[in-house]
Amino acid sequence: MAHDERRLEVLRAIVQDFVSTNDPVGSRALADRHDLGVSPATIRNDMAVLEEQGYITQPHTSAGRVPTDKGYRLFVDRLSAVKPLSVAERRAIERFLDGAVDLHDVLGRTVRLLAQLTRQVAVVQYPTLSRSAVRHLEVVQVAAARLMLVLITDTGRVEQRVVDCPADIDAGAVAELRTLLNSAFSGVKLTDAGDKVPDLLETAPQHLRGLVATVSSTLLETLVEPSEDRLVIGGTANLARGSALDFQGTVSPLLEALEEQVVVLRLISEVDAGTVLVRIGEENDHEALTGASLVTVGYGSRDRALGGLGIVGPTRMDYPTNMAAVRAVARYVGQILAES
Amino acid sequence: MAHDERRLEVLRAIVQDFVSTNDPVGSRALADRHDLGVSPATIRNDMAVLEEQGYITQPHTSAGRVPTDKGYRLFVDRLSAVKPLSVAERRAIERFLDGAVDLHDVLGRTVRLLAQLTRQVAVVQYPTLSRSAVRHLEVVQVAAARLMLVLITDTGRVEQRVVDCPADIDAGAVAELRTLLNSAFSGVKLTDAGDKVPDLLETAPQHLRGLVATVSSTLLETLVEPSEDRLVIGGTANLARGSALDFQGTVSPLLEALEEQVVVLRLISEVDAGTVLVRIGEENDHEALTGASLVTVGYGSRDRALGGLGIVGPTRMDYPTNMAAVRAVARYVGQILAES
DNA sequence: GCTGGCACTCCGACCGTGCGAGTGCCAGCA
DNA sequence: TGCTGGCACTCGCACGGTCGGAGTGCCAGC
Repeated sequence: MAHDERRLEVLRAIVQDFVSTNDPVGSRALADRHDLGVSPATIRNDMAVLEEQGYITQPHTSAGRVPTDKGYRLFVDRLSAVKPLSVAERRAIERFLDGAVDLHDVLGRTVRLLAQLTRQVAVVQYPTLSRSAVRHLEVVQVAAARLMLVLITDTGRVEQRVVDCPADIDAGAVAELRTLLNSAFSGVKLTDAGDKVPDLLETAPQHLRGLVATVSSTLLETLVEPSEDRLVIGGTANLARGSALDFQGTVSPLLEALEEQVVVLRLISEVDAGTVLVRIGEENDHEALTGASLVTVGYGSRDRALGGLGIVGPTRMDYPTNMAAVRAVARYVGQILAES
Repeated sequence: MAHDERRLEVLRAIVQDFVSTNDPVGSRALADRHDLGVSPATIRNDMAVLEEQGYITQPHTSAGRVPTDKGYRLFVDRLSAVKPLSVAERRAIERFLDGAVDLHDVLGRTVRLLAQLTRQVAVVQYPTLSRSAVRHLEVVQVAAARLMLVLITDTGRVEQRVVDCPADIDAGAVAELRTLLNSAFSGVKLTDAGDKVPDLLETAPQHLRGLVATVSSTLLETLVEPSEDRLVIGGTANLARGSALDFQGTVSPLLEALEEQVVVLRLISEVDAGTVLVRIGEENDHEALTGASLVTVGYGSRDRALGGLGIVGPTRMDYPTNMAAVRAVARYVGQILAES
């Protein structure tokens, strides 16, 4: 029916205007700024219906309309096309990420880039250990009876643990241990590594058994524990800047949630590469996030998502543009990490 | 003269009251809450003098007085004793920092702890590379013609760089290179390491020369470049919480400066271990920081500061308590890092 | 089913007032 | 000489009332 068609068009216009002006939008303004081909009065009728259906709402009786979370959802799902980035933007992304010297640097640049591009808070997850494999295991003797284990993953992450040993260790044993560990674990996925530790204990040469036993518990912890999944956050100044109004005055619960990391981490890791995921306002379980929207996507190669990245902002955000930015940045990051 | 004595006492009372209430403090309130032994009228005279000297000011004609930066400075220098932490607090610090698994974890916990203790933004610098020495250099072959250098410092920092080589490398050469590098650099301070590279080129066995040459430029960069000094920041929610008033409405310039890192980094690295440094408001050159105060101190052993840590907050902060917290945390962190 | 017109609602800006907190000054007193 | 109580004055701010404008819902007409 042509009615429904136009009503959706009205909703789209409302979302667009509200996002750009931050003012509740009235029927006259809509008719002026968009070519809807009908008069304000007709728009008013459509708006009444949209309100009844829960897509928009009015803050006060005689104010204009504002999209609800449900309205944004419909907009994102059916009314918007992901806006392609300009050539200049693409080039900026490339320039910005080029020349990064290590993983830390790549992710640091990524988060700054994303924050700058979207003017929102940007969040980037380190490549999950659980999806990485061992590239190299290094054993360094830092004291007579103390070793440092260094794990280097194929995604470039480096994790370290210090192990205290009951007795002094000689350098030869350290070298043997290193060889042993690497031949056992090199190329093994971290999720599978746990199972290999018992084997290792049995097959290790007699004189290394003790050492291996001591080291293995720490090893297990380093290899298997996927807990320590890190997050880089940037662009928090964007929160404080304009959005004070969007978050009923105070942004501090949101900042706290971001620093807490665990909540965002859970949300951001539920992604797969290529599909941009949008969570709007109340769709987020966590209380501090009910006023916010998340736009996330996985990065990595097509068949393997290394981690997630995305942005956090007010529900009143420019979804098409932000989705495009998030997707583009993720693609470049995936590319760069694949190369290194 | 007893006059001056009392006037300073009045200043101290003003600072204390203003810090705890955030209201300009008047002569009556002062007389009520403090045992100054004189009447409000007398206090008013003292206040007039203090104002003339620039230690306090009144926002409007008929409001109470508020300390100026100069007033805080005097307070910090002469009117306050660093408040010792309670036993509970000391124990909390210990508990909080214990059980950290690696450097990243230690600093992460430190920044959270400091933020929680002071209710301000906390800042912790990674141990400066320029003051660290090489503990171990690891060379990992990640592809036929690509090596990864991993530097482990005696302070537990791990830095990595990828090196592209013009030709494929065989595993034996990698092992030799590793031995060569470690015998050359182990225990060498990073500041001295640069000078050793040319030596290394000359003394290296013939068949390794090419490889060493390729690697050395990256090595130099990793070893010498002190640029990449990292910063961990936490507790930004504390900024958004109460301090909106303290920073004339918006905290976003401050947040931006914090994310920029470079400014804060410069300030925080000008410290030596043990002496708490306080910078108040206008004393900070950088514009975004003129409304803020920094309390910083170096951490590390007595004779060697590894890096700095501290807090950033409104000039209206509880200096004695915060100075105590910063100092105590730095001491514990130094201890922990010395052990590992 | 769309449109123009109209009455109605209600928020928010504006303004004027009064109160209270705080000051500066002065005369008196130890 | 220095402290004190008293007093007149200033000024910001909270309060309350008013007004205008934007926006709506509804209705009659096309």
